[in-house]
Amino acid sequence: MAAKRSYHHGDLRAALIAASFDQLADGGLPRFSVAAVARRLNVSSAAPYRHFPDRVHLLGAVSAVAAGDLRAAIETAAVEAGSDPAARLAAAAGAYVRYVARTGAGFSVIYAAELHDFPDEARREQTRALMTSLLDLGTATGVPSYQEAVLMVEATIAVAQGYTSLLADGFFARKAHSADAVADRATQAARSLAAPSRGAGS
Amino acid sequence: MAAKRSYHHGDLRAALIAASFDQLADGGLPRFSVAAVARRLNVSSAAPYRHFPDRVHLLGAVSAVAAGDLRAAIETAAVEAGSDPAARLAAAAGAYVRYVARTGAGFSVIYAAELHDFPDEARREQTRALMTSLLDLGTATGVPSYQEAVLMVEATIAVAQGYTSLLADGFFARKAHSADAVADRATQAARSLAAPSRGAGS
DNA sequence: GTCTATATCTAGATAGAC
DNA sequence: GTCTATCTAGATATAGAC
Repeated sequence: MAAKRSYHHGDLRAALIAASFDQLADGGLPRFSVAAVARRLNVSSAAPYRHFPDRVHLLGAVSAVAAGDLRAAIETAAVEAGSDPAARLAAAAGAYVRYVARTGAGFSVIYAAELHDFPDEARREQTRALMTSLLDLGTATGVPSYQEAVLMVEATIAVAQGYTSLLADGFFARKAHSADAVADRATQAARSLAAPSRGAGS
Repeated sequence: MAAKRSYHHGDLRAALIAASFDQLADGGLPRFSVAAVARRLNVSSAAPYRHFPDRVHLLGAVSAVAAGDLRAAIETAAVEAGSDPAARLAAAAGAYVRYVARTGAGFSVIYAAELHDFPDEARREQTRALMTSLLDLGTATGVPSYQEAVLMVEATIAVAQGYTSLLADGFFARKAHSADAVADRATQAARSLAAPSRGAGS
């Protein structure tokens, strides 16, 4: 039956956050529970409450880490994409799909409605930095106004989130598409968003 | 206090499906439960089980209805969009956002992983017809191959699903965007996917 | 055809032992 | 710092009354 629970961890707080990512990657937000995370670590269901007062605070900590990691992944992808601003923004879409496929923690977790009434300054900082990175990529494309940059970033995020949702919901299951293949399609679709009637010049 | 439960319905089966849509629109799939649906109708929590053997069968029935309604909404939007094939496909994205914002039942419900092992022929029929409608819109755009039509339809669905997810997750909350405004953006973004600035399948 | 009542399960959260 | 034990609440599902 259940593995024995003689497990005393050195840094359970960090382990809980890491296990939360695994849990999210496995079953998504719907199946996320403090009890399930505790089970993953072979600790009692009460142990997490020594480190987080409740479920929302654990999710909030995960959200902050995810926002920071996602921002780093996007920055890296932009660097690898080269110098074309539109390609750099599109690469963010691909990085988003890869990150969420791997960790299960995308915008639906980072900006989860459950966390809206939850004023965690550290988390606010991370989410703000993430949005700033994205908006910087958007304004760099040379659209005529900030407003249009916002719209383009939103569209890029929407494409990435859309492919991510379809992947997570098993829409691509039959064809057995890998996360990387889907991420490449997201990048390509995002790239074509930037190139319609009004070009970026060059 | 709970309203009294003296309610005998004429067609509880249909009422359960309708109430399921309300429940999905309110709390999404995560908060969907047979008990919550029964509460909405002021019937006992046991009543639904006279009409559906279990939760999955209720969801399956909802899925079939949603697929049919969604297909009708997409067809109508295509007609209203006129004769340009790319505009007709893009209009499907807008119709999708509007339909899911209103009903809560999008692809994540229609193709919910919970239903994969659930062989309901009526539902299969509806979902197949929905995909056929979308693929017809895709092939009509005159892309050089069927494979590219599939990719373009997938991208269009992804855009629509992405805006839908962001809307449902409260991403647009602060700006208080209406569902119609978001649907218009989805339409516009989907429209730019079809722009031949860069070969979609190079 | 719908009700009441109930058995079982899982999750969130707390108290107190070690 | 983590455990066992326990309480509460809500969900699925079944049995049997009316």
